[in-house]
Amino acid sequence: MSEHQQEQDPTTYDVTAVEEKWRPVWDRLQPFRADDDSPREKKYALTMFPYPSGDLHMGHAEVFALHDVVARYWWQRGFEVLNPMGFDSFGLPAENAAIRNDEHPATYTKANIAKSIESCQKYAASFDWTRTFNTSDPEYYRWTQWLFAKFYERGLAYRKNSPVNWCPQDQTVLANEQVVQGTCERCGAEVTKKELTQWYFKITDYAQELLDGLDELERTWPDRVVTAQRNWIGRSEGAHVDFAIQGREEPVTVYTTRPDTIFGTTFMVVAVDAALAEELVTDAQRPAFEAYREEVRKASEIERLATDRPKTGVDLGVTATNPVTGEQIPVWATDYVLADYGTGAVMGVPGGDQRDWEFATAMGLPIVRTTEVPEGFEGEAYAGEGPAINSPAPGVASALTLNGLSVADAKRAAIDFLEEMKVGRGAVNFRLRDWLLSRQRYWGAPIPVVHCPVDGEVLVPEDQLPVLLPELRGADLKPQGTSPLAAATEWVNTSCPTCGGPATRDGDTMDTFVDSSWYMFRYCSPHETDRVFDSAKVNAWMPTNLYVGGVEHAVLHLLYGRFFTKVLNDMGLVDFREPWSAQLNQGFVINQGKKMSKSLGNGVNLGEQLDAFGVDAVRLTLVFAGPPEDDIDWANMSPEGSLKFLQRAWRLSGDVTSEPGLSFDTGDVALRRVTARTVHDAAELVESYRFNVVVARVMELVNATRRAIDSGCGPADPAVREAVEAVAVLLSLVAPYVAEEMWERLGNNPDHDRTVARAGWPAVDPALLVEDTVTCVVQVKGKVKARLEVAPDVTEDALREAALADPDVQRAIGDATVRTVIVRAPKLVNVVV
RNA sequence: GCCCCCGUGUCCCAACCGGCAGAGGAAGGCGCCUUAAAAGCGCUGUGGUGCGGGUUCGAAUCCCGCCGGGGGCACCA
Repeated sequence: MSEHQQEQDPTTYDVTAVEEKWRPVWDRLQPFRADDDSPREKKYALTMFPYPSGDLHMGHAEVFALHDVVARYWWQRGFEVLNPMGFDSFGLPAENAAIRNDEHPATYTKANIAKSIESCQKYAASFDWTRTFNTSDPEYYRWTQWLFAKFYERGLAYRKNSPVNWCPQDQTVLANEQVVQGTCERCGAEVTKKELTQWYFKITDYAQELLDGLDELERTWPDRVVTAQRNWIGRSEGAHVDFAIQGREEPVTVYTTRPDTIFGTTFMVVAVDAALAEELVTDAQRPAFEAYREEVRKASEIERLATDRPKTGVDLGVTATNPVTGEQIPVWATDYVLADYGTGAVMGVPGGDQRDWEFATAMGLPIVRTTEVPEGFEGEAYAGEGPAINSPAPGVASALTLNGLSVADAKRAAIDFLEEMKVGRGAVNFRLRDWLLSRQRYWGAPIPVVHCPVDGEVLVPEDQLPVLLPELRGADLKPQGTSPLAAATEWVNTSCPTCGGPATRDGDTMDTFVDSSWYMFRYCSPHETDRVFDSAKVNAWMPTNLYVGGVEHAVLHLLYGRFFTKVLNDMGLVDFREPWSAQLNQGFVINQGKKMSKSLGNGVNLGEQLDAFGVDAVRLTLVFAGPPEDDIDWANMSPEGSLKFLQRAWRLSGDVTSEPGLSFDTGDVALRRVTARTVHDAAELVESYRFNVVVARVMELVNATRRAIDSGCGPADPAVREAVEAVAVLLSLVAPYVAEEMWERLGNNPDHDRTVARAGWPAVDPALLVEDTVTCVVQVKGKVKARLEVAPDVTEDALREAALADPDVQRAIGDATVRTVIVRAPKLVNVVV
């Protein structure tokens, strides 16, 4: 068959030929380049930039397809759309590959980025490639370093020594957010604790604001992200209470959420790994304490987290004074108290806290209930509602009495009393910890600090940025527990920017989450060479109108990016405090009910799917599969079916016999109504992210048009052209190639100088949305007995009358008495007998 | 253990504020077209919406209690 004949085949189009035909056209037209100076209203459609770990996979295909629906929709609606794409290209996989292959991580990174860009373009994602960048590019990471310096100057970056999460596999420390169930988020190895001096960002300064901001985001962000962030920030309210310690000047302050239970405090417990425990222990108890601490340190994080293991501890040999009773209580060290939460010390109230109950039971300490337990209560500690008792206990003298008060009232009274006596005060605590940002690995942005024996920590001056990575490759990069940078002697040894004397560079690199905390700003002015970004442009484009990405970043990237934005606002660089106004999380593409994995052998190769069904059919399948947030089981999907539908839609464009540009006014009204309704509803559906329903509606329109052509108004009717043009524009959101092909076949783009993607949203005549009759359902006792065609503005009385007059309704009522008639004009009447 | 989301036909999924349970697709069945098959075109849906209660004229939708699935937090005082 000649090529000419193939083009003339009336039933199917050649998927590959169509893809090859339009790509160069789009390359030439560049229809998705965002113009900063456009007079149109701006929309910023952002999707999480990928780590270039290889070629694109099904997961990328899904996000990009969903995201593209909105970006392309906004273009069609006449907005100027910023839809950028770049690469989060620092990180471990490149480094590990470089060690394996004895090369530089940049080699692997560059190759993967080139491959990914090529695939994105074939996939026809509407990204503006003039704005792309990679975070591992010195032109980018110099500004990552600059931001670090600014944070440092504001007191938001600091170094401290403390026990940190350590991944023995990756040989680096991890942020709290990167430890999942005691294991490394990246490699799954069991995380251990290590005492190290590390860099932190003071995200806790913003804890309250990060929490408050969620109230607003709740309306436009997915619930699960908002709740995950709320839980992670973990605000709690309670009190700080000072306990005097025998033979010690300073009291020990504890944090409690239940100051009302203070009369039940029968001991105090201090975190065994806190400095406080070390300070408090008596000489007599020191050997026992040190032995216990040694034992605790050997335990893994997973063991430590197990809530069902028995409570252990050691008596520190000192006593504390209960500030409300004057009673002497023992002070113990234990591993069930966390050193880095609250004050690292807790008042032990076994009657009201299950952990304290278990500890008291194990150690033979007394238990006093301070809340009356309900009838029939069979548990141990009781933390519920009830009147206070034993507060104080009979025979105990105290200036404070809480007996009989509810939990809330007792809390308030206890705090008032503590404040008055100056032995405590109301307090708020957050679960959120500061963000540990140093990493002992190579492929990241070096921390721009020099350590000088004279001047201490000195920032590398702005004009000396970027601090470039030394050229290391292969075995030089092997993780050894200290950064490979520290071993690059020539690089490490430098002079102090302040005094000029010999000094050393900080050998750690930054967490790659630092890179991705500000990339959305950079897209607004990606080519700036003398500043981090152009604030005016950032303020013009941001906050982003949409952010599409995976829910796995709920407490990582999505929290860090919010933090950065608040700091940038405080610095006066941006005029908003939240970076992403709306957010959409897509589900996973799974196969046969399970996550795709090499070990299961259930992986679906994107390239093979694209070869077999074409870009459009794969995109359509992903968009049509279901709500975007739901997982897609590829085994249940039918890309064949998608392609069949696209062929069917395409066929319509060949059947249209009218000329382009004609007026639709005289067209078949029934079909015109379907078109108008579809176009109108599609807009609302896209805006509420119900893309699968949009596709279903387009399928209906295609079916209706098919019927109109074959057995209705015929192919020459203007309404048919109107419908098919609408199909092409609507399909351009999901299946850009076939939409373009249809548009051309309709005679609309003979010179290939304009793409259907920018054709504009079809105009809808509002008159066509108004129905002249509505079907009214008449129920008798809730069962449908008749249907009436009525005017949409029919009055209640007229409708009631018409319904009761209907013979079928009369028959259904029979000789029963009509008790009430519920009328919901114009759609429903319910006769109650 | 606490918190959040979900459960509709064989499968994937629709159904605005409570108002006709079924839009769309897949699979299956039947027919037309064809010498035949594929493609195409058309026709084809008894599941009382996981279970049990409740509210209501009316419940997939709201409330309560279960069951099942997914997610978040978890020795955070």
